[in-house]
Parts: sequence; C-alpha cells; structure tokens
Amino acid sequence: MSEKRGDRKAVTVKIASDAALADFKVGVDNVIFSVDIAQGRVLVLLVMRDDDPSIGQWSLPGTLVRQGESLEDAAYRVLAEKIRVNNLYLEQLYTFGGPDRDPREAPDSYNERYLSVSYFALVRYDEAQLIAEGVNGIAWYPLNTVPDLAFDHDRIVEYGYRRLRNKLEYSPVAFEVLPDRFTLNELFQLYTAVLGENFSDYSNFRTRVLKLGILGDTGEKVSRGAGRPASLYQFDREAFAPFKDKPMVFI
Amino acid sequence: MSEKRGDRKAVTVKIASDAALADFKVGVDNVIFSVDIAQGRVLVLLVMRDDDPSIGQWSLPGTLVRQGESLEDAAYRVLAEKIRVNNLYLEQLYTFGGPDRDPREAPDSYNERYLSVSYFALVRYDEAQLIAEGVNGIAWYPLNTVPDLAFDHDRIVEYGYRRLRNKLEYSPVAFEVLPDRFTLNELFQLYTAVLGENFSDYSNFRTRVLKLGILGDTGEKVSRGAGRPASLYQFDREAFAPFKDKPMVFI
DNA sequence: ACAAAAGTGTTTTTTATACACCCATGC
DNA sequence: GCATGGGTGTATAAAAAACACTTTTGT
Repeated sequence: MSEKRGDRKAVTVKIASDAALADFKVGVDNVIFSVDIAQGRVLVLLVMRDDDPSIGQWSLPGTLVRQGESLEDAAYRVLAEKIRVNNLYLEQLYTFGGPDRDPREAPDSYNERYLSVSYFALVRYDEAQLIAEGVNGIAWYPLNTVPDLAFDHDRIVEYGYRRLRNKLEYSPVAFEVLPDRFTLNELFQLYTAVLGENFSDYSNFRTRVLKLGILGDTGEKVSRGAGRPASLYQFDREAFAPFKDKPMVFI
Repeated sequence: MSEKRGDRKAVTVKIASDAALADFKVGVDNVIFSVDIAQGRVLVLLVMRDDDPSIGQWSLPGTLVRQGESLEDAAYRVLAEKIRVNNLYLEQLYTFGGPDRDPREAPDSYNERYLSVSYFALVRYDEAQLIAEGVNGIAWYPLNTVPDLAFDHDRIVEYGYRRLRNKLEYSPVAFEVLPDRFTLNELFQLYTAVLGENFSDYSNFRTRVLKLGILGDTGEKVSRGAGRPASLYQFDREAFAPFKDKPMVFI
C-alpha cells in the first residue's frame, strides 16, 4: 500500500517514474432508470453486448470517452444513441476502477487499464423511445428480473438503485420523470413503485406533499377510468427555488 | 453530441477507431478533513506543489495511479505519504474529468487527458502527525481561510465539505474522528464546528443522541477544567450494527 | 460561595401515523 | 345505486424545539 519510491524524484528520473504509471481508457456506463407507473415497476435499460469482451451478454449502455469529450458528454452520447427522450435527469454515480475489473486488462494485451465512470439517469417511461439496433439488442428490464450482467455492472445497478431511492426522498427528481401535469395519485404511485408498498399512507402523502407548497393546482381535472376525476398538478420551480441546494425531505 | 461512427465497427477498423479515443492518466486527489474541537474549526490538509504544473501553489494531496494499483490504494498511499494516523474514514467523492481541467493537457503535449478521482477522508486532528517534506510544504487550513488552489481543487474542497456535513447528519462518521472515549460535549462541539452554531440546543442534542442507544456510558468521569466532570462515552458498534446500511438520521 | 460546566426535566409546537368519512364520476 | 378512485378531516402518538432548573466540580 505504500512503496516510498518518490513522486518527488520524478523530475530527474522522469522516464523511469512514468513507466510505473498506469495508462487508462475511460469508459462511461449509464444506469438508466424509468418507472412504469401503471404497472408499478422500476425499469433499467440494458443492452446486449455485440462486441469484443462478454459478447452476447446483457450490460449497461456504455462507451469509451473520446478525445476532447467530457465525461458527461460521453454519458449523454450513449444515452442519445440508445433512447430518444425530451426530458431526463442525469448525474454522476460512482467510479469503478480497480485493476482486473475488465477482461480487456488481461496481461497479454497492451497493459492498459479500463476505468468506468458510471452515470445515473432517470427518464420518462412513456415518452422514451428505444432505438432498436439489430433485432432486439436493447430492452427495459424490471429491476427484480435483471439478469447477470457483464463486467461489474450488477454492482453498478445496485448502487444506482440506492441512489434512486435517496434522490426520491431528498430531491424533486420525481418531477423529471412525470409529465408536466400529473395527478397526485400518479406521484404517489411513482413513490410507491420505487420505495415499496408501505412507505406511506396515500392521504398522509397528499397532505405532506401539498404542504411543501411546490405543487400548483392547474384547476384542470382528468378522469382515469372510473371514480372521481383527479386534479392535475404542476411542479412549481419558482416555489422550489429557495430550497435548492438546501437539505430537504420529500415524503 | 452524437457522431454515429460506430463503436460496433471497432473490431474491423480497430486502429482508426481507437485513434478517436482519449488516453488518460488517472489521478487521485484527497480532501482530508479533520476537526479541531477545542477551537471549533474544520481543517483541510493542503500541500504545496513542488512539481511541474502550478508549482508553488497550494493543492490537495494527490498522486497518479500506478500500474496494478486500485484507485482506493492510491488514495491510501497519498494519505500515508503525508500524514500518520491510526484511524481514518475514507470514501470516494467524485470524478472530475472534463478536458482542459489540467494544464498538462495542453495540445502541444502528448495529448493525454488527466482525470481526477477525488476521495474524501476524515482523520483525528489530535492524533494526526503531518509528515513534513521540505520546510513547510504541508499544512492544515481552516476551511474559511483556504487559499486559491491549483487545478479545480477549490471545487473539490467545496464538494467535499458538503459531503462532510451530510455524512455527519446521516452516519456515525463522527466516531471515527473522536477518541475512543469522549464526552457528549466533545461530540456536540464536533457537530457544531461542522454544522454551524445553531444546529441544535445542547440539551436536546444529548437527549436525541442518547435515545439512539448507540453510545455506552463507560462510567468513567473526566474533568475538563472547572465545572462538573463529564461522563466518558463509547461508540457501541454492536448496537449500531442493525442500523448499518439503513437510512438513519443523526441529530 | 460562586462560577463553570454537566446533566435532567417540563412545556409547547410541530410532524407523523392511522383511520374514518365525504365527494364525484362511470357503469 | 353502487363500485371506484379522489379528496378532507380528526384523533392519537411521537418527535423537535425552547428553556428552566438541578448537580457537581474548581477556585
């Protein structure tokens, strides 16, 4: 954990010292979630690998970072290659970079390391159009049916799901996934799908979320099948602004 | 954001395709915090750069990742080169990787990108022994007096501080920074130093933290100057175990 | 005795939880 | 008219916040 060979002597023995440094290719892997409110399911976007290592296995959509491209740009690029959306939420998740996490690092190859910066994304299920590649190289998988994934992508999905739950509780991400106008019940269903059945009582949920004062009643009503029509609400970004960056608890 | 030149054709046109990929050196930068309870100050460890870019400027202790070394190992290595501690808390913070964040990426050089994976660490102020390099190339800086730092290290410190506050509120990191046995007042001072004066009343803090049931009274008392002697408490890892991984609110 | 720090208790306000109940619509 | 989902209200319990008060030490 600590050979003391000096970084400080690096100036004089530059070549020798540089030889000890690892060379990296940097990949970006996206954990793209969506929530099928109607069915109460959380979905992850998976793609079938059709390339060199782990070919034919499901994996997260990813790519290698190109020259002049930022990490985030790369993340947006993969996303745009796989899926068409109008709105999305995207943020960095975690960086997995141990040696030996990628089979391409095999000693016989160029001795290059592969590091994966993962990104977390949330899109609208109903507006997301998958861009089919071959026949069926891409699909939404319900979280509980995700198959064994290539590389260490299982870990990444797990990590992403934890982030999703936290984000729901402490930030207004939910509104990135809902249509502009939505009923309180849809909001509730979304929370329930992600957080589990018993996270809260519907009527208490209503009270709390309305008391936050960040939802505006549009006055319009909509009928979802039988029963009394529901009011359509809108997320009020202005009203939310003061809470921005401050710790906040939703639900 | 999406040239369609294929990752998929990479097998056949490997050389041409690889040419578009960026080559990276990966750096690890540590935001090392400690809290001087007596003075109620949060401190960051800074080192004076004595090497190539931004020489003579303060920066976070960092290093480039070596062959066969994991990111975390690299983080531990820098830490061990700068400071001697018995206990510490360390976790990954964020990965900064836009092009042009490092002057070494200047177009005239090898066209190699530098990416920084930052780590967040917390150590005990009183037990931390700085390993002096030259005369004074290393120092604790109170958070509010941190000078302009090299690269994008200012951002990293800011980001790290946010993490520190969150960690204090939602996890028992505090006990990694306190001695094995500590008074409730020391715990309170620690929280106050990080979270600000008005985060809570001392007596309410006591009640809450004791009700958690994760602190054991050792029975021993200690006198800090005048006034009634205080009980020494111990963090009870067993009692805390069930809360592990579950969302939890401290104070 | 009195200042200083530790520790306890009490009161008030706010928030969470569990339900009971009324409302508006489709069939 | 009755099942279905939407929406309001109330009663109880728990947690947070404010602050008064007691206890034990050093000087």
